[in-house]
Amino acid sequence: MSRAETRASNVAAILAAARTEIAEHGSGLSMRAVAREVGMVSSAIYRYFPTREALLTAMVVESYGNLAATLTKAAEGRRTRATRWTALGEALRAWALANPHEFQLIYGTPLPGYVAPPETVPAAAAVAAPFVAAGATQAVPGFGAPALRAQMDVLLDLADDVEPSGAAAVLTELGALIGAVSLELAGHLVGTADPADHLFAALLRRQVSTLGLR
Amino acid sequence: MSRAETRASNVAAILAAARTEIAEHGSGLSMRAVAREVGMVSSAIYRYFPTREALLTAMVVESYGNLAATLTKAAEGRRTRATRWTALGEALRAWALANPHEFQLIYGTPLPGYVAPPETVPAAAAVAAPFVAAGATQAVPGFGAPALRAQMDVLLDLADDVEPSGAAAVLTELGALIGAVSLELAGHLVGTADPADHLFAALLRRQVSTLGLR
DNA sequence: GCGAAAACGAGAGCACTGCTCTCTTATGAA
DNA sequence: TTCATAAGAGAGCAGTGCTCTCGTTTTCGC
Repeated sequence: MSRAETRASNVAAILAAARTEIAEHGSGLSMRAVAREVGMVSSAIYRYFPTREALLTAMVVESYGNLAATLTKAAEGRRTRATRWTALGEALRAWALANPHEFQLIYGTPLPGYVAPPETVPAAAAVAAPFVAAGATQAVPGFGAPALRAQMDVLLDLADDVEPSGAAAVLTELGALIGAVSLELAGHLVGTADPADHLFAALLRRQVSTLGLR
Repeated sequence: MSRAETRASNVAAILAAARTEIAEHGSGLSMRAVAREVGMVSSAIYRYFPTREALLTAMVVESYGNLAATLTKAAEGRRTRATRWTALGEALRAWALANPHEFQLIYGTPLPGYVAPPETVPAAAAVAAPFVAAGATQAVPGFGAPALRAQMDVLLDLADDVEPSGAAAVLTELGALIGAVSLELAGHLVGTADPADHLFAALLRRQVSTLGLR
């Protein structure tokens, strides 16, 4: 194996090990544990990721990609915007329940002192894009304030036929989905809407109606 | 000072120190740093809180209380349910922006291996209560599925005249608020709806309409 | 093909962490 | 006054992120 090849495979091995680590022990990822799992001495890891934060950033980008791919696949073949939106919402929840730590990595508490590096921005946009495409084509009453419309400029390129007020509404509905999933994952719904299937289904119906996807 | 008094004041001092610690360095709270701040040796802290997790739990309960008090005060004197709901939503966001780390402590990523101890449940209910009282008196179409209504039993005692489907809707709207604030705090809205004042105002208008508070 | 340069792995070490244990002193009830 | 208990201090253990140094290996310019 050439130098570049071994490097690439080592990077992949480290990321894979970090993934299984985080799946077991949550976001308290230990560089030394990762090193042990790939059979390296701890200092060797730093040849590939200069800092723990760099490793986490790489994982964040990877997770955004996984989620975006899952969403895109879920939306395929749905004819109406309503069914597409519903499929996207269900896929988001299913992915989060299947990969809770990755979801938390993306949408959970930012690590102390962590500021999202630029490379995560397009990855995050890829997640938002299918929702915007499915839900932001209609104007949504109440979201048409000029100052708000103006802020939606960046989102207009994410899909065709994006209506600014619709984009703003989609943003809040995306927040609603992420909020609902976060509450469920954190156990805040235990004692009430747990399991949250019915609640989530009702939420999606409400969103379809709010966004005018009927 | 009697023994019990010094103990109480020490507990308070530790909690206060932990608060300023968390406000500066985020949720990566260090027991030793807290000890330094209160002028104790690190091992002495463990006379008051047997574990880091116990300290964090106490802070969670305290933060729930602070938030609940803020919300209750914000709702006072609002005549209509619509203005009360709006005031509650704005107060929630304002509190979160003013105390981001405390908000994350409550609604952010659960710490690895952390399971919410029973004493946090009533504290969490105190936060939900004013929202339920303001928003869950009307039936909300789409949230009336029998299985969902049945899950809302516990919420019926939080206020008078609670309609189960309304309670379910309030739960999702509370999730929407928390989701929106979380996105804002985590910087996910940078580049689009940042600052999020307009988006949040539109969200609250939509919620008032969805919940039938007009 | 050879020598310099870069990349790499290993190990020791630093300052920090949560937590435990032991020792000494202060307190309050009997 | 006696004596169990609570409290504080300090040392210590195993773990952490990260740095530095030291050989070894691979790559690249000449």
